Amino acid sequence: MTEVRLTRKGQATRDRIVAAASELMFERGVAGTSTDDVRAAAGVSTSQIYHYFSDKRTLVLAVIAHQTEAVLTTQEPLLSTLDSLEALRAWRDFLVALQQGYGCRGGCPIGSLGSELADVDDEARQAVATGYTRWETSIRAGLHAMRDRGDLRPDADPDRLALATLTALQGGLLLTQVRRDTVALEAALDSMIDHIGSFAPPR
Amino acid sequence: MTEVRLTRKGQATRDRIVAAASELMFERGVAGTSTDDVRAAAGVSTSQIYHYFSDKRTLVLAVIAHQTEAVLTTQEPLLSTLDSLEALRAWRDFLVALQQGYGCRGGCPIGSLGSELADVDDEARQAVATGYTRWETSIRAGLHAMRDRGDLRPDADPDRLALATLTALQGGLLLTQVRRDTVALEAALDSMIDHIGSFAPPR
DNA sequence: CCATTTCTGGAGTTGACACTCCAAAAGTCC
DNA sequence: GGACTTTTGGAGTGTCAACTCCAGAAATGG
Repeated sequence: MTEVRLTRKGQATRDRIVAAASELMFERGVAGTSTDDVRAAAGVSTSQIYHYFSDKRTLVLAVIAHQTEAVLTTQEPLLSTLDSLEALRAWRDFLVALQQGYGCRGGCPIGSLGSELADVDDEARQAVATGYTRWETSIRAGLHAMRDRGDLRPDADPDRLALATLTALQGGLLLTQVRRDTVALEAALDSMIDHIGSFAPPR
Repeated sequence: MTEVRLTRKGQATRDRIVAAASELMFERGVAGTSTDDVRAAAGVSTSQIYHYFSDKRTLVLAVIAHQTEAVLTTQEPLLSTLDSLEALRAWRDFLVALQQGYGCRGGCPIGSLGSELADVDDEARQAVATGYTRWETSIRAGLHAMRDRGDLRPDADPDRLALATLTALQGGLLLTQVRRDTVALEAALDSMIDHIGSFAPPR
């Protein structure tokens, strides 16, 4: 783990490579993206890729990290305040719209990488798992807030509900990609949100 | 679509190729499986693969069809009687145990293919979508039976619940694969089953 | 049992892709 | 402004994978 110094320019080039690789791998998968594709898209020369990354595997790990940040950043305003049914529904609407914006292509930027790499590169698998954990943690925080505030009964299990929600979301993104249609995503998230709502205290 | 005659022996060889390819692609993905790997695993020669399949793409389509049958067959006794909460729970337990039997590897035999191919081969995407539809239809039938019988209130929407259940399952399989742990699958299915249970009529 | 079709073995071709190498240009820092 | 490091260009290399070809062996069917 020798840290190598990067100049500002170097950092910029590195970023451009990761960004280009992320986009291509999102569209065509890791195996479907050659280093030469990345080279062309990033507008760099062959040697630059190998100057910043020891091999393609390492680049892929950087892509996973980059996509994790991107996913969390994109949802940020919503994700940090998922502490009411209305907020959950707004988040759901946001995700559905986002997928439609992509023409229902690509699936989950993290999940697709996970599916492709999990059984093939253990370090990549763990990196994706870490990304999921961060995502899950955000959802969890909102549900805990709801329970603490009394919007959910004490017997609600925020951790398990958060995990189930993330899971439903992942399934929804996969089915959206395969069917080119967001109904599955909608149905899954709606069901989960209704289920969370069923833990509201009697009034 | 010229149908070519196959002798019994020819059919057997073809089947062996598809079976070997299915297993390898389940473990390492489509891109991670070379035709030569398949050749070796099936114990055939190069020309045999290209005698039965015009190219790798076509073989992959056969693999998708094969895995769809396999998935439905494996779950068959349970799948055709998913018409009570107990049956749903037994099915859930079966799926969880199945994943554990695989060491939480591989994910969904159909879903993994879908994720890898959806944006890259439209025919493959549609084939996977068809597989999902058949799966969904089975789940749907059970829920309809429950509603018709009065185990679910008339306002329950079996179609939407079935879709949400399949979606939760898919997400659960993906997370199982990435985290090497079935908790997500359990949480997602349990939540969905509880949600279905919430449509039970008052008594 | 012969003509025809299907099946099989394996060597060969072609292209793509991950990665190397080296020399020069640009940037950094005292 | 000079010694050093970082960055860049691009030609080159070796491997591997998809697919072709052809000739011979087995099966089929009248």
